[in-house]
Amino acid sequence: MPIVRVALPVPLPRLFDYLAKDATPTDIGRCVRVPFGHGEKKSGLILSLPASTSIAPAQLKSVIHIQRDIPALPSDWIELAEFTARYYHAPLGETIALALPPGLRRTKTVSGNDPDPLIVLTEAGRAALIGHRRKSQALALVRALAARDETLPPLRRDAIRQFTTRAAISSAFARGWLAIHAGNNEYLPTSALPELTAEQAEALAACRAAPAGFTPWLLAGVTGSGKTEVYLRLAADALAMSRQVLMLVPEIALTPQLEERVKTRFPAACIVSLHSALAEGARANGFAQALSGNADIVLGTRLAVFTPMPRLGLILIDEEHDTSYKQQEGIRYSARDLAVWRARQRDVPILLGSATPSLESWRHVQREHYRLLRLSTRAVAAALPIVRTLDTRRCRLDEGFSPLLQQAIAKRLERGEQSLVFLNRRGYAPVLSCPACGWVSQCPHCTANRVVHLADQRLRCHHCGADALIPRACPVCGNQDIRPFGRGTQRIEVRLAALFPAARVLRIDRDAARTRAQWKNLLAIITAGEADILVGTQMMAKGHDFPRLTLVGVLGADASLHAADFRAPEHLFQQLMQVGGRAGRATLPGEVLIQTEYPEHPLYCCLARHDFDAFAKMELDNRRAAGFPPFAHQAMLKANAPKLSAAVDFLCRAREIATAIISPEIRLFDPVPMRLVRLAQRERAQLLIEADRRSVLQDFLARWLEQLRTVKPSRELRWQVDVDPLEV
DNA sequence: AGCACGCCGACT
DNA sequence: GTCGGCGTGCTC
Repeated sequence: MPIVRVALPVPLPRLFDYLAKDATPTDIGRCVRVPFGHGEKKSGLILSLPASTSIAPAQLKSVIHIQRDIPALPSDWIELAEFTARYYHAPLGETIALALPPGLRRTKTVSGNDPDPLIVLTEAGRAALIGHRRKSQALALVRALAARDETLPPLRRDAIRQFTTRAAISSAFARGWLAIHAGNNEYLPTSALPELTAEQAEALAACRAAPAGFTPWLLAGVTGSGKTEVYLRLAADALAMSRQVLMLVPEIALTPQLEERVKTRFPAACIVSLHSALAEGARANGFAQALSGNADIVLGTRLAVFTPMPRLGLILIDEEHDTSYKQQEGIRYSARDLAVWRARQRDVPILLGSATPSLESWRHVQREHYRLLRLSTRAVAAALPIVRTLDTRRCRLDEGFSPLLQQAIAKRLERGEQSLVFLNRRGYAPVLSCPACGWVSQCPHCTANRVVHLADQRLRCHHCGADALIPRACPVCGNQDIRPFGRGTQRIEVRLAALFPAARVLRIDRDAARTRAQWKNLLAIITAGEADILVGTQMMAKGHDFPRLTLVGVLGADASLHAADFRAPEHLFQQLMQVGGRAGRATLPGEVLIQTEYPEHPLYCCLARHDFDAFAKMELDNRRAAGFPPFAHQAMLKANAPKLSAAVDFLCRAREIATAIISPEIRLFDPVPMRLVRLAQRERAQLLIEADRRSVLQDFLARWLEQLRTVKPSRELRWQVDVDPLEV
């Protein structure tokens, strides 16, 4: 009787063997339903058919059902899951549960057929591409389409050509014969593509000239330089060769424009969009479409990195520096890093794009692991915005506004242009406090203050969501004169409305754009020119073009200038560059004014010169001197419990175990309470581990965590490991 | 993670 | 006399 080895969604670092009377090796990669424990049933994935098992025969149970309606997950997909589990030190069963959409076993699909891909072009200027069909089928199809479209010249068999090399496809493109798409019966005439800038053309030429196979590219392109157009051209190349494209974006909900653009460019392609907000069925369906080879383009957030793609030909990572590619709970994977691994595994090119690359990626360029492509001029605007600092030490601020910033806004109002005031703090004020007794609006569950939300009269903790009505008087001493301190977007909005009574002020933050519908509505108002002054958090910074926006005023940037996190300057630079890029697209010149007490700070100086290279060099020098990533590799052991002492005790115990197996190349730090010690009624501490070489760190972690899993801490304690943590 | 088994306090 | 607390141990 065959035995199947199954990965199950349990937090145990092992697999489970079952009997399966009709199982064959073709069932490897298939979903399976099995009995588990005391009368429970679970769904898992078959990973192998071992010849024998060490489990006693009496203990072996039989599978309930092998799901054969869906194609099996291919071996490269299983390898990706195995790598993820190994690298992030998570149980394989849990990793597979993370990578598989929850509703998959209820999905049915037609199984994928994959005869040789075929590319067909008709007469010059008129072209069709039909993938996955035999030549005779393709001919019949093109004829049928031609009959429907009178503008198409009559077809002869010899008018149809098959292209098999990349060079031939490229030349067909260059001559304007648009090869359209692989996968369904659509036919479209050639449509006009936007003209490329010299730099775009150069970048594309470099990619196309590279030998096929794995090449990681870093596309460093200033905001508005047309990175997306490069993505789309490369995607078209891949589609023309009947290959699938995986495109990752930080947050799909924030970028409906991109999704539209991809759909418009490839109207006949099967485009699947995948993100966590999707209903279970839709997500499973998209996954199955990709798995069967039916989907041509998978556009998704970090979870989409696990989409099986049998014809994968290209991976695109937009805004590769964005931290939302790193999962921040459970299995803390980086979709960007996994995507690079996957590109190598599948031997396909990968393009990482950003105006402000992560220093990790930038370092890869320096070490010639990645190849650099640059777009330094804007495709859609005359020039980069002028960036200046406003010295707030020398002026009196009105609710945070310097006179110069007020004047600049007034000038835009006169000219009928839009201004954006950027402040990365939502709410009315970060704290409510009683001047008489010193009471502050502390969160009962967290080491944080509850934020005043005046618009809906609530005090809200931004960490745990704790929410209460704003008290009329101090809850401790009864003083009625309690006051909000500090400023958030709501307060700025109120002040702007008072300063500029004739202006239409619009606030854009997570509170104002809670749903996708609200967000789209706000975008529509801005685009229609029905707002004069925008107040926004980093939501505003993400890729949107507002043609009449010519001024960006930045408030409160200094706060992250001296933050404890060594990545704070990098993130500040990225954020300011991104939000500054909102100013002056189209034909109107843009201006960025940064209010600061450190107008000479090198970060701002680099920003004013639009000099990412100089900033990166400076920051990498700092990192090298301090021994921080990317010059060291880190992992963080995190523990939380109701009492901090329990978390620290566990980490101390873990540290003792570590010292017994440590190698001299490993640097083991002391357990420390986290900066936000208490979160949602749990107190947290962490222990940092560092090594110069990744493999050394990985080997150590494997040995250490194996032992750590055998210690039984108190029931209330939770722990986890974060490989390549973003926050230290 | 679930879920059962298993021994000690206040209740119909 | 039982319902139920969560400690411990197991899951092919």
